[in-house]
Amino acid sequence: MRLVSWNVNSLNVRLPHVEHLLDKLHPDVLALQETKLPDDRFPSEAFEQRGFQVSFAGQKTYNGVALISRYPLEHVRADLPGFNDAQRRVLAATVAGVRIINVYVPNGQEPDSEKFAYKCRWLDALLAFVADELSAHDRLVVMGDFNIAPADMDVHDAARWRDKIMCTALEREYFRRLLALGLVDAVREQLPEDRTIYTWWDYRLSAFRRGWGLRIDHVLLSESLRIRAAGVDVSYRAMDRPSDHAPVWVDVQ
Amino acid sequence: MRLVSWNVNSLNVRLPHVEHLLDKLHPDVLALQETKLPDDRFPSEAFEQRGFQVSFAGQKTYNGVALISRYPLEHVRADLPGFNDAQRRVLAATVAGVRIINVYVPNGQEPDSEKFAYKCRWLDALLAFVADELSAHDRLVVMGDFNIAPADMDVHDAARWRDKIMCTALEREYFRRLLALGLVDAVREQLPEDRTIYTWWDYRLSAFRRGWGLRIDHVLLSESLRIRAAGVDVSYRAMDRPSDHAPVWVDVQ
DNA sequence: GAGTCTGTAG
DNA sequence: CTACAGACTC
Repeated sequence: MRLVSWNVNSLNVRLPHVEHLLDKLHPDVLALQETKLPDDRFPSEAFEQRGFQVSFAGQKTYNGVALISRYPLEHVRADLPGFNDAQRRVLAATVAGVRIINVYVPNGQEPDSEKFAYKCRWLDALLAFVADELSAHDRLVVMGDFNIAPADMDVHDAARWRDKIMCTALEREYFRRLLALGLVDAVREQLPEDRTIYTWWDYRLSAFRRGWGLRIDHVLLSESLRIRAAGVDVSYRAMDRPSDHAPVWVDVQ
Repeated sequence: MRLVSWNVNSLNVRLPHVEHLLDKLHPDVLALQETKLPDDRFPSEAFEQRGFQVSFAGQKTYNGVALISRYPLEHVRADLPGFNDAQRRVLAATVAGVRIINVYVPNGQEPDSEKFAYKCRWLDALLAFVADELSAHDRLVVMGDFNIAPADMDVHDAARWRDKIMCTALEREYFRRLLALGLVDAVREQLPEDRTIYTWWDYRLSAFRRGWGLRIDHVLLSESLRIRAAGVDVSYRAMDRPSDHAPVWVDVQ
């Protein structure tokens, strides 16, 4: 089973890129973040024509998540329990016996800001939700845009990013607590320890051309799922009108 | 000598179309309207690379006129005498002994509006300017977007447009007074009397596809200039991302 | 309907 | 730098 996660930064603009990905990577489950589309504008037909099922939780200009799946999407939920919020940032569904949780973690803007506090509260609620889901689902995946670079290894220039958003000790602590629930960071697990790999490059300052990336998109697997291969398809960041994120893929058994 | 006038509705967006026109129509003088560019963003190099001289009077979001010429642009002026106005709507220059006046006449919004009154005042000032220039220049051209359809013949549906902006008796009277100074409407002169031809089609309601056009862009020639041929190149209205106007061309001797 | 600006977000 | 909304103009 191939899992792919991609922050598309507007599905409206990126639909051709996503269709290209379906043809190239043949995902069984594709988790999208930042669709930026209200539900009545979601391009379901594009996916259904290709034999996929779709589920989405969208809003107008911001956020928005979707699941595209070759198999039925069951027990769908689009919120974090006990976290009252209009922002569409989570979408969970069961696919072929695997519980999939698609997340678009808040960016946080900068440490000390109200948005950073919101990010922390959101992650608290996510931790509780994932812990709860793990108690019910042996086979479980949390994937998406976490807006957290788990270690200095995941940042092109750790000194420059120290204590910056996505790299603070507090955010990394949240990421560790997530793994401590019994999850494995598939890409990090699969690649050699000294191999740097990034999933996001700022649009500004020609960050991609200069190799200024961060690894902030992740696929986390419960221990009963075996990883066969994993990677990041950087070619999508090099295309015309690209998203600022590249898709992450994992083959599981 | 080939003269071309085109309202490009943003030179920023339409530069590729304009370059295409230079290669296809080989104008000696190209008058552009609605460049919508401040002078520090005018793409002079694109024209100079091809051996043209440029002169422009631009502003930020609205209006803006330019002259692109194979021959030197002399005695340039970018205002109407006695008409104090920040809007960049006129650019006059002498090219190879021919006085060229490039105009972007105000649209006027709707009759009775303050903008219509402005259009009339602007046309008063234009009449005085052209009369004055004619006394000094035997060979003279006034070309541009006049925002006036001179006769019912120049409107796809005269009944529907009666007393609408661009078709009011008052605006047509201004146009007649301009001709009465000693100018000839080159395209009307050159084409058979019963031949309809348009230069502008609204972006809305698929006006171009339906043939709902108006002839509001004109090239007016003093009587000492002989017309050899004239026309409207409608193909530019059918291109991708078109301007809502098509270019008008006239060959003079 | 297409364009540009300002403002917001990442 | 890219994307969107909302206001403006034509």
